[in-house]
Amino acid sequence: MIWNNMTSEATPNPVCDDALVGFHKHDHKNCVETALTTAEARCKQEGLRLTPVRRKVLEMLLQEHRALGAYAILDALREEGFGSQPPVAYRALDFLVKNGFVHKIERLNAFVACSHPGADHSPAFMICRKCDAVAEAQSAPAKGILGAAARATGFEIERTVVEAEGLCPSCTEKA
Amino acid sequence: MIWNNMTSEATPNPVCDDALVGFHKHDHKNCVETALTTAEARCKQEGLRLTPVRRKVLEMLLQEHRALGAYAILDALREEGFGSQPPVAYRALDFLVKNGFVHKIERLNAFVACSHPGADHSPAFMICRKCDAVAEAQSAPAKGILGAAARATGFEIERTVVEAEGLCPSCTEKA
DNA sequence: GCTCGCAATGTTATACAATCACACTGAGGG
DNA sequence: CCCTCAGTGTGATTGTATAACATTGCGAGC
Ligand SMILES: [Zn+2]
Ligand SMILES: [Zn+2]
Ligand SMILES: [Zn+2]
Ligand SMILES: [Zn+2]
Repeated sequence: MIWNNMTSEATPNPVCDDALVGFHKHDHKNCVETALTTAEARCKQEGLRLTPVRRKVLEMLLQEHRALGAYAILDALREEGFGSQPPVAYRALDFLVKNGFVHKIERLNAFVACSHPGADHSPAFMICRKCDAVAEAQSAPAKGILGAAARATGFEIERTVVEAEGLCPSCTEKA
Repeated sequence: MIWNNMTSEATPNPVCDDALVGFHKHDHKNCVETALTTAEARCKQEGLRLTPVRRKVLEMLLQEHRALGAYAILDALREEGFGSQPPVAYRALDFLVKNGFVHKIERLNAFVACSHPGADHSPAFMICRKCDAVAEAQSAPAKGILGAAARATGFEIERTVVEAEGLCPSCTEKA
């Protein structure tokens, strides 16, 4: 997981910059804790309730630093003594997605912790088809050809899904 | 289904241009037959086998002119006397997607006939959250912010998913 | 003709993803 | 104290996708 959290530009409040420094393993424990603390603060500030289940799911996604399916999350919840039926995981994920702590990767039907939560952004993702690593970047939906087509036809864009599939740097090297 | 097959630019071999003319209902029977004939020709030319099941699935998607789930397709296949187990539909869809006759809409887990098959293109879609209409436009993956981020990090883009969700013109009017 | 290889299809079963329906709890607010 | 309501736990169900294996049908070569 060498190339996570890369972004093309400086972005507000990146969760884990150390990940950029290549093979140098970053202080991930600290990175997770910082993100959790920040999330707690933001929830308190905005009157959101980061309950134990939700907090656990977010912690897990931050920990893994890659996309996890709902049932993988569910398994982990079971092991931690939480409820183990699908709705438990999906409700927590709904909350986290709605409030921008987590994104859904449509291509994988899986979820990943946001790399710069708090910022109002339209995420774009790069997904390695070989090692399943996922990196978050920014997209600009209204600009570009799609925006032009939307304006031309009167379509009102509310949300965009932008996901690129391919080979990450380290998998490219191996090939 | 007023605004289907719109594209921001002229494109090669559009399946059904009439759809552009607003409320004027186009000659859909002819539009489907033309697309099927073209597909058959291209398959013959490239040594692909447009078998009965595959042909039927393509015909259905052209007919509907919107995104259909795999099991909706499966139901129709059953009624036509084809096999009715999931793999029957999925194999046909795999073939059609691989050869560019059909696209998958990741956001909907559904499939839609390509608006300009034969052209080597990266599709982008506009999906109305109210009436489920889907329109195909072109995207330019390598250009724009995502392409820049990819180049910056050494990610090799092989395929892109670009899907915008929002309100189509006619649903916007009603609101 | 016969058999081999191969692609497509059929069938069973199962894994993975998402939602519905309902009961229970526990923290506020009258 | 009771009520409300958001969050949670649980069972059941529906939808999406694949695994694994048997069968069919057709052309190439013997
Ligand atoms: Zn990290
Ligand atoms: Zn990789
Ligand atoms: Zn048409
Ligand atoms: Zn609409």
